Amino acid sequence: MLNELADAREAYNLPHVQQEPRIAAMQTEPKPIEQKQIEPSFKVACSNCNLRELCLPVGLNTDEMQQLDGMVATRRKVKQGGHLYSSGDAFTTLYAIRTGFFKTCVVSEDGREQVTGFQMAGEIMGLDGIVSDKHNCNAIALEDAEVCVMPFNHVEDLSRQIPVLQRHVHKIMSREIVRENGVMMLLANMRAEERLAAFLLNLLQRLHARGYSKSELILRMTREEIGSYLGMKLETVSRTFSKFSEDGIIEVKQKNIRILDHDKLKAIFNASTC
Amino acid sequence: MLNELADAREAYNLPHVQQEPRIAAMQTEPKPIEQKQIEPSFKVACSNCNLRELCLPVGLNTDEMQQLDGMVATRRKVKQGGHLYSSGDAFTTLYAIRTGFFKTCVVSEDGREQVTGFQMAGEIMGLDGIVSDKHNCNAIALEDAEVCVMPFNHVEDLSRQIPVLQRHVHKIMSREIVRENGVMMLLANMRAEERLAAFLLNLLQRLHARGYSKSELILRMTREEIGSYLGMKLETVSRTFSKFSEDGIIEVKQKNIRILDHDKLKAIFNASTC
DNA sequence: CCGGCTACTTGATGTACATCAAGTGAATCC
DNA sequence: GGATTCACTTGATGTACATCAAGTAGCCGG
Repeated sequence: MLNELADAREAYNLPHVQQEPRIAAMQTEPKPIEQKQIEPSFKVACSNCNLRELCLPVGLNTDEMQQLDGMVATRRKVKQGGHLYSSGDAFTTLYAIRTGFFKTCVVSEDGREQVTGFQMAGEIMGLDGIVSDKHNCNAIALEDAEVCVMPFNHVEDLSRQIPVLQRHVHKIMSREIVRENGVMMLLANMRAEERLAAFLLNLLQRLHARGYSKSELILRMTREEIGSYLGMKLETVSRTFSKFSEDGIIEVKQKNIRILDHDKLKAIFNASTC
Repeated sequence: MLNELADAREAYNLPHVQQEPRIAAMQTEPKPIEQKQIEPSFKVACSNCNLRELCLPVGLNTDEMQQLDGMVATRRKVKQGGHLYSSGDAFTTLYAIRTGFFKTCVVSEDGREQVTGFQMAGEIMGLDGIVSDKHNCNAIALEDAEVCVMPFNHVEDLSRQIPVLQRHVHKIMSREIVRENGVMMLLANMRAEERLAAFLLNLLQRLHARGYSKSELILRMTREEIGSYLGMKLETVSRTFSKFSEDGIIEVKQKNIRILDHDKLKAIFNASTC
């Protein structure tokens, strides 16, 4: 059930992406790379994009690929801390993350905030807005980011013409439903150590699918945001990191995490017995 | 954020369904009505279905409606306790519930079960299967039920021809994503009383949208299933019911619940303060 | 370089809920 | 119709995590 957490490749239905040092560097580099301005002459085009294996269906012919190039209306940059969209905003477009890292969170009437997910390059944001034509959560950049803006009408038009794209859109939404099922399991049934192990493994796998190391990662979010996502307090997150560190499973240096014993982490994630 | 829990009409984007005594009776009747066999001559047809306002988009012309009549390949009955589908089954079709009540649940490797939702008439099941072409959870009937079988290929074909249907399918999936966001908030942030209040209010609203009373309901699931869904143990569910009962908020007689003070229930749901 | 801030860590104490255990009451089955 | 079972209730006790509190470390602006 938590396959999604246990095998990113299957869950995300991705081909293995070859290691791309330029991208890989971004994760280990403390500062986000300064995004060079896109010259007006250089048209935004999915067919050229090195992330297309993450965003787009595989098996498109060149004709269809050309049609798809029109899907992205424009790109948009969001500064760290900035909102890509906010709860209540009119929904008109989906977004594909090109660079950067986001969180989505819902806020209850009485002000409690719940982080519902963390999103990285190649992932699609905004699906929550479809049902009521307005966004249902806040999407906030955790580092300087750039997204592809895909007007939803346009996505739907193209979906009607390209069945492979139609299926792809459905899969993306279904994947999100299945992911959230996994999170529900995590929140309802797991103890703190299992939750944090699951969280780390999930991040590692998704980063690995993007060409990053399997044994190292930089957390883009605070302990509090991790805690919100995992249903625990920031102190407990901190203590659990310390515990893992004492047990020689990981090495924690601020937001830099090095995985020393991947198997033990998996064992904790699977363990119901203490 | 928990608007979904607080206002079923908005969340489900439904027109008010007029009270239908025949259906309403089903909720208060302990035994499910014996389903009369459909004569071969009586073709399954969405256009005749009294639940179409729940399943289908509004604003279809008669032409489109006729096309849609082909969407449901057949109907299928499921006995109480029976599986509509199981985790791992090949995914080929979606299901629309005609009568009865279901739960969906995921099971982790170590056997822990997590109820991810309860579904009632007019709701669509099976969306979890799209992403990987196999089902990702178990769908189990909590009472004798009948569903409309809608081959997904067929749904996609029709979606390409009928934009209103396409949008509708997208909304249904988005609604599920938003619902699960609400459950995440509930599991991560709320205390037992708030959870149960939210659960009851949500059930009441969905039942109300189907013509049932706002002040009475029959729980189709056990305390344990409620507990699993809400991330608490059955004893805690039971105690919380007793507490509500002592406080004069509800009257509990087995699975029959009568709401005595709807406002107080809402207040508990909203309260962060104790 | 210093002062203040934010993010994090670590310890002491409290508590909501889980767990364990022993009922009760309605439904089912020979 | 009495025995069995299952779902539920209620009480006593335990515990994982929250809360409260007091630090420390890295970072930013001046």
